[in-house]
Amino acid sequence: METTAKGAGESAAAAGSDGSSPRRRSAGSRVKSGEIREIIEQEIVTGERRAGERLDEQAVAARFGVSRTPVREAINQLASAGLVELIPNRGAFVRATGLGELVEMFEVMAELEGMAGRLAARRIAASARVRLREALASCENAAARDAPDEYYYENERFHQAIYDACGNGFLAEEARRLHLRLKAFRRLQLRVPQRMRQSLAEHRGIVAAIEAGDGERAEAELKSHIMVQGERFADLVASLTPKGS
Amino acid sequence: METTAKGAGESAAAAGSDGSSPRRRSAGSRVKSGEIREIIEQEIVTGERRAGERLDEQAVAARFGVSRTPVREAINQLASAGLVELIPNRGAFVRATGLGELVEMFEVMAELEGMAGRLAARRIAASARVRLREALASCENAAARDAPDEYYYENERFHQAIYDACGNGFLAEEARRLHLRLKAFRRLQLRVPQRMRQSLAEHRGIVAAIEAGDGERAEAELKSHIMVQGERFADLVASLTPKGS
DNA sequence: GCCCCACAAATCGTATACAATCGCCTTGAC
DNA sequence: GTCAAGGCGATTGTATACGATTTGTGGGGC
Repeated sequence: METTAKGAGESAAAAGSDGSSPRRRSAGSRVKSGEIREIIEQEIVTGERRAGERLDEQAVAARFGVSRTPVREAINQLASAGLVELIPNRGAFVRATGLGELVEMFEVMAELEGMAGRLAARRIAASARVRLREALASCENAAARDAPDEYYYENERFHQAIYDACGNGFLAEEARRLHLRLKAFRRLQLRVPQRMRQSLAEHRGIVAAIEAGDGERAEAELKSHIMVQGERFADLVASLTPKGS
Repeated sequence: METTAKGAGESAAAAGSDGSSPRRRSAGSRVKSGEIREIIEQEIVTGERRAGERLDEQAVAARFGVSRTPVREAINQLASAGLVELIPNRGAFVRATGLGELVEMFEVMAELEGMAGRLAARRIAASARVRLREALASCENAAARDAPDEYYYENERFHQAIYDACGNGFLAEEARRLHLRLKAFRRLQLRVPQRMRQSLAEHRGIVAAIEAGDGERAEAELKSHIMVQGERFADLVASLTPKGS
């Protein structure tokens, strides 16, 4: 319902202006606290910052050409989001998001999505139904053109549409948060061959269940839809990390 | 697992030292950023601060005898927790936690608790089982002595025990967060007569289901256990708010 | 040789000062 | 009389400076 004034749609902008340039103060366009948060967040989720790495306030401040104050604010927000860990008088460290925790997060995500689907099947409004259909159609298009990146984006929209359709604003917000946090990891597993087509097939089943008003089925399908992602991802990570957790 | 360095057990202290004295800097014991957060948080959840009220940084700073810096930090954390809304260059306003949103939150809480119970029934370890039994026993004691406040505390422990037993640290943390946010509202509905005894009976059933390894039953019982609270609470609020919504 | 205490370095947390932005009120013109 | 534009006030956001707490190291004592 009410946009929380900062949690909504800001990550897209950050993803676009990613790049490696530290973005020093370029004559008049100072970086603000929010931008710093986005950039560091990107760096963490993309793995540019290693887990356990200490991020020094002064160093970050110097890098962006700002003082410690906005950096502190950014770090605090990241700590609230669970991306960094604040040790009282030691500093801020990027939290190690181990494989185990990731699986846990996918497990919770599956439950929340399932819940949203169940509720959506019962409560979906006409306007939300239209948006859901549109989102599915966009997914079909992207898949037909065999465009993974596009599909990735439309997939976002599809899931957002389900959140919005569930009739529980709080749930929608929580799901959005988690979705955002898993974003980086989710992206990887779309590279798996055939995953896109299978994902699309699952999407169709989900929409069918929702349209039929079958909450139980929608829930079950969404749960497995997410858990498959989690498992695939676990396989992927396990296959390319030599040292293992 | 990892304590998030600030989200854990801090509200109890705030509840104790509540009071009306603004707690000006009393010779050597300055109030810190965290304390300010706790105090304002208490004021918001207890309704001392009206919804929509703007909380002025300078006013708060003056009241606590500190500068604006720690106040800003406290307000930011409250914004992250969803208790206040930050409007870019306008200020911070305590968010209206309407009845509708509360019901939504209880709905999500029920789902998460149900999930925790389901997982706990399958995965519970021996040590966690002991703690769960102890927590239940403590609830029994409190109920036997007809001590609502004590029961309230032991009830907390009971649910925490389930979170810990579910084997999913991330879920446990999320559940804790939500539980904390609903704390103030939860407390009210224990005043409802007979609620304590009924709650205890439900606790027994939940433990029985978990001990039996029956995940489905544990989930169902926990869900209804929470939803009953939500509904009771909705009744309560609806009965004592004249203007509605 | 080991342990304890003290000092120093570093870093966090807070205070104070400044700049930039936004809303509102007043004033002027149409 | 109404609308628009500009200035003014207030408030947020950032910069810089200081104090307090903690950690690590070095020296002295047992």
